[in-house]
Amino acid sequence: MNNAFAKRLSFTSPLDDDDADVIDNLCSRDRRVAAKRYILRDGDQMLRFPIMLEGWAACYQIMRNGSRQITGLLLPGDALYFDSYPDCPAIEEIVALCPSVVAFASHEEMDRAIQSRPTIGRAMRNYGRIKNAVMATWIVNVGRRDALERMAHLICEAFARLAMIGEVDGNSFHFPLTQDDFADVLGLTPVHVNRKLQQLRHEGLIHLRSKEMTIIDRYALQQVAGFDETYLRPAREAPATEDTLLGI
Amino acid sequence: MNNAFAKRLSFTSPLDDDDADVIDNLCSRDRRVAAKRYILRDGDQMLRFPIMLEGWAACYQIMRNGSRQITGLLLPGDALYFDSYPDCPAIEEIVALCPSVVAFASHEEMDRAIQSRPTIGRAMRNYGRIKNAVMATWIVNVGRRDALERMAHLICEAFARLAMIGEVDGNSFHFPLTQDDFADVLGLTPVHVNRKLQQLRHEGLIHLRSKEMTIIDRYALQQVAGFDETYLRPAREAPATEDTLLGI
DNA sequence: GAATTTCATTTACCTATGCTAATTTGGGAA
DNA sequence: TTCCCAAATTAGCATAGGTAAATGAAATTC
Repeated sequence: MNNAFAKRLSFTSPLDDDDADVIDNLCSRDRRVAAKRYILRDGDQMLRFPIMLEGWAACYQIMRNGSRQITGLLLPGDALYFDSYPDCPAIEEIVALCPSVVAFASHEEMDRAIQSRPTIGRAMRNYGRIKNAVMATWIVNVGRRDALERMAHLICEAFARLAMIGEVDGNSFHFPLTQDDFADVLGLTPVHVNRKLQQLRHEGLIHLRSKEMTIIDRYALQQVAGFDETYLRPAREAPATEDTLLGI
Repeated sequence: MNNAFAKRLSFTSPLDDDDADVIDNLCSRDRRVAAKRYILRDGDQMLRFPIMLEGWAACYQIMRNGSRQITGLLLPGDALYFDSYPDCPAIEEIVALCPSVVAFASHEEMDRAIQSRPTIGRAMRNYGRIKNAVMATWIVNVGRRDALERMAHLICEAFARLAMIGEVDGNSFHFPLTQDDFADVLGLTPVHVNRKLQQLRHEGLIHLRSKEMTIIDRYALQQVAGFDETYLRPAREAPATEDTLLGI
């Protein structure tokens, strides 16, 4: 299984080879996107929905004064299915944060995949649930964690999410955010991101250089963050009846 | 159509009487919940999912130091379908903020409703999309809006959401949050909520007394908030113009 | 209707983070 | 290799919002 989306889904609930093939076909129409290029513009009709196959992208909103808030990070294997609707204009923009490969899948094909393959339906439903949990956690981050905790939490989350699709190498992973991007994820200023990044370094928790992040002391980092990975975990093995599939 | 959930869904895409009946049946198992009582506890198995029929509830997380962040407000007609998964433990808690009526619907029945009635499926999908948009907007609120803007934005959002189900009376509506609750929604302290609430009052934008909120100058309030209701709107509507403002 | 609890309000003081602006670093382009 | 530009770093000052503690005003309860 090479397809990142299939890997991501199969992490939430098991997929067989046929499922993986179906997913792979969904992703057949893909495109290379350079860093800083738009994957989706505000107001675009979402006739198709994006699936990240390689690279990172950010979903964001721009304020009147020009400041930006990133509302979600799309890592390899992430898709915008539930956030989009055929013929509905997008209300957020998405940019590639590094050179990426993005598939543009059709809603119809996905709907058909979900309906014809209950395991895919279950996996998608569960994937959607986890995405919601991630968003809720981001609200908690900006609302109630201070800058250091917030930063530590995001690093833990990124690690956990990348680990699901095998994109970590020990405790290291590719982390393409600039400090400006990082600030827009955390709701901070770039200057403050710099300060707190150094604090994490000085405290011996992480190492970050030329977009390569190494978590030196994972336990300590999770302690700082108050990170509990439960929210990212798949559902317990559900009694897989025909009825529990997401038939939308 | 009396069922709040049916009203809410039919706002996102039209439902006929039969659809409404199906929805109504889904809600047959309902329960009265007193203010401050749990609707869902952390770790509960979500064999059923809650639907608000009357009253307000809050979805929240508690931090190590005891502080709380509310990650979503459940208004009449709101449901936790996509955030839940049969047999999966809840990771957030939900409390009633005022005396409420909550239906507990079964996943199986809902799945069947979605499958047998395409209009319900479409409405649910669209409802889920809007809920995601609301969450994203909350991230933007806490991340990039200052206290006053944030507060104004939430009031605008509450008004718009209540208007969808006909729970506003002119520019007034029931607003049961205490200042402590409000603080936990906005990621502020109760003291600061008090300060900013008074500012909104002194500037002649709102009136709030014994849980009754009146928006005195809606346009000005939206200006302060930088509120753009587009994200709450159903799919497939004409592009935003002055007169399509929620049709209110 | 007195007692009690919950909410709202106010004040004074404090700190985490923002803001501005200058300087340095480093990785790619030529 | 050199240059160049985006990114990172540093410093000094400014402020929005936090903290703590006390008081007043409404609701609830008995």
